[in-house]
Amino acid sequence: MLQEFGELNTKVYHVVSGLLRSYTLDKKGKEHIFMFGPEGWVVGDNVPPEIPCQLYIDAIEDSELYVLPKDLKRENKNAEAFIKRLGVLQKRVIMLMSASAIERYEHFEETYPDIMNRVTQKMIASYLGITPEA
Amino acid sequence: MLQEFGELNTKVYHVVSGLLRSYTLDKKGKEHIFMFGPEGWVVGDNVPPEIPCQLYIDAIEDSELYVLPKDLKRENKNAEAFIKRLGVLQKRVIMLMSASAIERYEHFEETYPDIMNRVTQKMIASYLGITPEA
DNA sequence: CAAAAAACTTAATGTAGATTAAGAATTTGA
DNA sequence: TCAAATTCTTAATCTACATTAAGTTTTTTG
Repeated sequence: MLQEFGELNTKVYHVVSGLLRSYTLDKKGKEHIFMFGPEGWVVGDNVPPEIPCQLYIDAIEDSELYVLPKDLKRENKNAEAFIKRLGVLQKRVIMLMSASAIERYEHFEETYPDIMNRVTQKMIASYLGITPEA
Repeated sequence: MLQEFGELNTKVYHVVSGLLRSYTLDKKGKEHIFMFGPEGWVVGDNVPPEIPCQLYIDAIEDSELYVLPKDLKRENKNAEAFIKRLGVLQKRVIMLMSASAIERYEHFEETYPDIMNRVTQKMIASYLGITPEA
C-alpha cells in the first residue's frame, strides 16, 4: 500500500517495473479503479499537495518505482507526461459518457494491451465502472 | 465556433469573459459536453498538437478570450492550471464511475456554481451524461 | 412582431447493467 | 500442501435511466 485516502503531500510514482493501481471507495465501500500503472506509467493523485488526496494507491505486483515529489516546478521536463495524462483522462471521460460497457472494454484493451492477463476480471470491471457479473 | 473535431495544432483558450463549451459527438450524433469554460477557466483539447483533436469548442455567450498556443514549454508558469485541470478531470471520472445522476448533478452545481442559469438544462444533461428527460 | 426553431414537460414503455444468490474453480497463505 | 479466501460463472430478478412521442413554453431570428 503506497497511499491512503486523505493523506496530505502525497508522492508521484514512476513505475519502472511491476504494476500499480489507484482507486477510490464509494460510500457503499465499493472499489472503483481510477488508473492502472504498468511499466513506464506515472501514477499519482491529481490534486495539489496541500489538499487531502482522493485516491488509494497500491501495488498489485512486486514493483520497482521512482518516488517523486508532487511539486510540479521541479519536473517541468515532465510536461509531456502531463499532456499524455490529460489526454488519457479526457478520453476516459468521453468513453464513460458516451460508450457502452462493451465499447469501454474494447477501449481498455487498447489503452492497456499488456495487462489483460495480469489483473483480475473483477479489477477490469471496477475500471470500466461496471460490476464483475456484467 | 472555435475548433472542429479532427483539426490539428489547435489552440488553448483562456476565458476572460463569456462562456465556452467543449464537446464531442458520438456515433449517433448525440452531443456530450466535456467541459464548460466560464470566466477564468482554460479550455482546450488535451491531446498533443500533432494528433487530430477530439473535441469541438464553441462559445455559448459573447466572449473575450486569450488564444494561446498548445505548446506547453512556453507556459510552464501555467503548471498550476494544469494541476487544477487534472484534478477536475479526476473527480469527473470518479463521479461518472460511482455516482448516480442526482449526485452528479449536485457535484455539477458545486463545480460550476455561476453557470446554472446561463446554460440550458439540455446542456447540463449532456454534461452529466444523461438525457434531458432524465 | 410573428413565424420558426429550440427547449421544456409529462408520461408510457424499453433496456443495459445492477443486484442477489449460490455453486465451481482458482489463488493465497500458514 | 491443504484450508481459507478470493474469483469466476450462471441465472433470476430488479431498477436507473433511455427511448419515444406529443403537446407546451420559451427563445431566436428575419
